[in-house]
Amino acid sequence: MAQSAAGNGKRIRNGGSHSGLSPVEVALVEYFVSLADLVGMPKSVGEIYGLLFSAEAPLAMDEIIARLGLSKGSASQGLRFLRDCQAVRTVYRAGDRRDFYEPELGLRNLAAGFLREKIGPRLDEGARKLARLEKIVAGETPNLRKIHGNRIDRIRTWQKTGQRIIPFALKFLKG
Amino acid sequence: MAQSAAGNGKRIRNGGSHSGLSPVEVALVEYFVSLADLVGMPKSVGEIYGLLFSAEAPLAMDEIIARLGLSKGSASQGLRFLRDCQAVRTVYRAGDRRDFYEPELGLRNLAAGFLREKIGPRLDEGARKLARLEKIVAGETPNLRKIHGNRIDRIRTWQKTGQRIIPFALKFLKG
DNA sequence: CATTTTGTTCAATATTTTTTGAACTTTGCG
DNA sequence: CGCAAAGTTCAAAAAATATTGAACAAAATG
Repeated sequence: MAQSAAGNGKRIRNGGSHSGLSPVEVALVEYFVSLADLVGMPKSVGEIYGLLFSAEAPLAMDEIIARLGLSKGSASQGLRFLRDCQAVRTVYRAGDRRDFYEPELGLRNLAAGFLREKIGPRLDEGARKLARLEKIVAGETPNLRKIHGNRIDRIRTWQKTGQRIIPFALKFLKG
Repeated sequence: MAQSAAGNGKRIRNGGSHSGLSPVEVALVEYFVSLADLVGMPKSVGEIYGLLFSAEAPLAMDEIIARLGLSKGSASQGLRFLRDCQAVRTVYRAGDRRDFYEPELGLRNLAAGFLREKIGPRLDEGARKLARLEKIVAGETPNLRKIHGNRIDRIRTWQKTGQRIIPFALKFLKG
């Protein structure tokens, strides 16, 4: 059992919620917690990514649990989500059964994963709702159809603009 | 009291949650509710905007309350938020004390208001957190400083890219 | 200026979302 | 295989968020 934990500097050991983390780690975790909140993800996901981001070496789930003081369940689910988004990668370590995690640092990859996992499905759902809407309007009297058709065209224009903007933004992040 | 309500077509009058709305109105409200959810706003805000979007004529708050079946409080707060974002405008009607509301339909204006009200403040907060972080790192030993400085530079790069992308995206929405 | 209509505020309540932890599954090892 | 370590799942509890409605304030009306 030679897992020792990536030893960076002095740790704080008070009773606070981030005991065992250095001041920089605390500040980084906080930063990513507020970022997670901004994009509508649970705090625990921000905490995990923040810890991995500040760590010198990849961490295993039990280390993450110990250092952040969260439950196995949250850690497992949070890591799964981050893996799904490719915001973290697993790293294999000889002679250790555990999976070790390291963060993806490329903004483009982070954004792409997030868009794919979180935004994409919602956009698809929106497209389905719009299709349903169009069907309802098509079944109306000519008079109503004209009025409602106008508004629906507006949404369709929005949808198209949105679809064009995404690959564009990603390309922007490339360089 | 000649407010009569913008009379578009047949209404459904069942006991459902959107009684008093036509099928198209229901579908549009649903569309905007899911959009509201996507961007992290309360359902009621999506309902209100959706109703105004589907309405032929501007609506007053009491009409919104009656047709969506929500409380005065929600309606008042929701309309305030939409007004702050300039997602709705008030329209004056001679001989009527109430404010009437109509929706902003331009995607660019909608996005700009949302960014200003919802995203901007968060980004500012992020910038403050980053500054605090840099101060902490500056006070560390040279050894630690080197390690942490690296990661912080990475965030700073992200921040800069993000700042460049926003006006760019808005310009994209212009056309 | 008293009254009524319109709109706001905010503490209490309801709803939704997140977290927990114990039971369960899977995997590697001798 | 049998055991132990690693990781997942999900129902229940906790925390966060949104909604309600009654009390309040502002503004027009007569």
